[in-house]
Amino acid sequence: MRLNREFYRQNAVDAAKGLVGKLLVHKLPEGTVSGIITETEAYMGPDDAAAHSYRHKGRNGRTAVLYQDGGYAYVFLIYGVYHCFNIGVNRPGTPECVLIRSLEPVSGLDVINRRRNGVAVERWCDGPGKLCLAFGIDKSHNGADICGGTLYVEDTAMTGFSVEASRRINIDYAGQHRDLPYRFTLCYH
DNA sequence: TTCGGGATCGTCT
DNA sequence: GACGATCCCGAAC
Repeated sequence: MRLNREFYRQNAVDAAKGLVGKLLVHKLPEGTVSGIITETEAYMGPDDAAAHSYRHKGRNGRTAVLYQDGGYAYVFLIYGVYHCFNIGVNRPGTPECVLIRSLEPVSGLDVINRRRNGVAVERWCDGPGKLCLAFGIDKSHNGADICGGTLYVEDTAMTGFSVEASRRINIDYAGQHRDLPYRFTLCYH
């Protein structure tokens, strides 16, 4: 069952927690790929110094898409090389988002393998840049509706895991917000 | 108009 | 463990 708009109308911390263990699906021309979300990070908007939308920075530029309703993709280029895939959450005017940091591939493994070009299986999607390569996500998906179309998240019947919170990665610039427990990882029992 | 730096990854030592 | 690739946005001049 596909997660609907209402799911994405919650704050980024709750959404980030809730997305762990769910299934990310992308229907590509070559075939459908999917994977269990195993790691996320919450970016809490204007008050969060780690967030791109801190103090409403980029409101009319890069982060404009985050001001829409929840459930739209925010994709940006990092270090001029890789892409990072986020899902905008919360209601219109509240620019929060969830960064998808890693996945465990489930289907479309042949497609992913081709895209990842010889990399070991366990390295296919174990980072935000890597999963974008594996799933064919790039800037053209910025603003894409996650509630319809070809890129979306499905609920799963998965049980037997817990969600662990820890500090976010590579945001040392964020001062006092650097150590907030806004990173969520899946742990099998 | 320029300038600085980044929510990364793969390769090299 | 360290570094280079390489582009876009935002801030400052």
